Amino acid sequence: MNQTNASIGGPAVATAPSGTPVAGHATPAQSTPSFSPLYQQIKAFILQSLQAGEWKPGESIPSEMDLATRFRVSQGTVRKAVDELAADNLLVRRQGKGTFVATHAEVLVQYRFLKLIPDAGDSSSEGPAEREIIDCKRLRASSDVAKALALRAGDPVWQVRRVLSFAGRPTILEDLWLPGVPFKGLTAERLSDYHGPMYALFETEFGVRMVRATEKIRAVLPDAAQRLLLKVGHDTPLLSVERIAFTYNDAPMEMRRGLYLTDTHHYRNELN
Amino acid sequence: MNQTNASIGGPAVATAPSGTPVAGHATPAQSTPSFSPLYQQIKAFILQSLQAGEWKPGESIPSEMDLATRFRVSQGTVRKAVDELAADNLLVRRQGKGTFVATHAEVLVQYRFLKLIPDAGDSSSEGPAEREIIDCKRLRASSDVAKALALRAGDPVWQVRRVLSFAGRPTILEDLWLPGVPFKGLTAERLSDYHGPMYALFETEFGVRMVRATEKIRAVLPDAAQRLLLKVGHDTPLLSVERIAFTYNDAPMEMRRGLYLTDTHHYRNELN
DNA sequence: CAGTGGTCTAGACCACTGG
DNA sequence: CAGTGGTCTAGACCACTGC
Repeated sequence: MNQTNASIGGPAVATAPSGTPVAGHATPAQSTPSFSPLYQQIKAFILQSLQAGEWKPGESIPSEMDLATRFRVSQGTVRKAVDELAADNLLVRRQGKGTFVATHAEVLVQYRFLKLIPDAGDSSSEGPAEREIIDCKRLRASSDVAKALALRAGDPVWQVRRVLSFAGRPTILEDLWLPGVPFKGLTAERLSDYHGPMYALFETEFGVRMVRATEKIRAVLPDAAQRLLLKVGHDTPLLSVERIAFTYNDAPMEMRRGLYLTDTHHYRNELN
Repeated sequence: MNQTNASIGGPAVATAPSGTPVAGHATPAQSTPSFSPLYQQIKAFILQSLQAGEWKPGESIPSEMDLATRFRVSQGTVRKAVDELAADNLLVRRQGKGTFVATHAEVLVQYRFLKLIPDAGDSSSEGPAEREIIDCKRLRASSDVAKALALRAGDPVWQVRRVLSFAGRPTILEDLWLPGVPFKGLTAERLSDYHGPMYALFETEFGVRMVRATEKIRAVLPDAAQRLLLKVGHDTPLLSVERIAFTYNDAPMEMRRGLYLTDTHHYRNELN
């Protein structure tokens, strides 16, 4: 069977999960516009399942053969779909074991989004940061925050402020805003008590997995409150890192503003 | 023919270009340690040809079928090799036309390594930057520069200083160091006269293609000389962006230190 | 029209994991 | 050992480009 832009699902596809794109199979007259390759449709289906939480972070997804028979497609086609999702860091392949939903809870990919590393030595040499939650309160979204989180101004949001220290030295001051609804029940205690990356907590406690993020970086001088928390003078320049993190459907789920002290650390970036 | 870790090249491969990895073919006794998949070997070969300048930036490389027959391998195997190189931005595929060596001279990928963009409007709205070469001189590498460029201290290097302005406003001050040998014949005039990205000039004039780079970012305050060139006060924090750019074989070919004014622009980064 | 990359198949064997 | 992902093949047809 070759392709002439068929669709997965189609007739007699009892085992295919719900929500599968359907259309004629086996060389349907190509009159209909805007077809997409089978592997793209499979990719979309997997994405949808991830979004719906059918396969949770850390769990394995069905095997390639399994998916191939479900979609009445060859293994290679499923493979290409999974390959691309793995390249996007949404899935992780493990030979001999299976394909797993990526998670921030794994040691190897922890702090994947934190690019501040010590000037000398590898980033693991200094060990994990000491964390202190300064504040965690519920308030109404300002227009800035609302815009960033795709909410309406006045919608409930959480605001968290915390300081990260390395070797007892305050180095990062972060303010972050989270939409109220998905993060219902957030408290300073839950944040303090959890040991591990904050994004891992979001996954396990609130079912929110951060998939990608964008950052806007500037150089700034600290105001009085910031100087106090970071214990620096008024002429210490800081890196301002404004991040918006997105979950599966490209829905913004966090806005974060970090101030980084860069006298002993630097923000590392790889250009490709 | 299936694989049991054969090698490309092998017997009777007259058309295969020079330097092809060679070993037994068709299921060689797998006693030898450390085999690599065929597609990896092909990838390595292509990489080597790029490095050697056999296919220049902008030119097309042989077709998949061509490479497949050369290496006595199926099209799919070549495909996987090319796919990965395209994912690394070393090659660009164009359906119906061929596969091309990536170049900084293309409009679409120009300024791929410049992440400073205006706060409002898209990055193309402000048009290209006005460039002024402040200085271009030959000197001996300091230990810092030597280390970054994998040279010995005292080896000849070029040092270039320039200012980029947007809408008449000085915004970027860059110092960059280039190894003396590959960039023999560099002058301030050649830099000034060229219209287009500097990395495009490096490709066409010196045969050096920058493939990837790493950046270390800090917040700093300018010294007197820097304040003058950027026309800012002593309390204006700046982004310090220290870049090392690499050519094909991961050989460092440029060290650059940029100072970015971030009151109307910001450094944009995508986290995946 | 021929030539290119893009999608897809069916089947093979390899390498790795775990029971 | 069975099950998983990883590599490879030979051949098919599609979509796009340019002559």
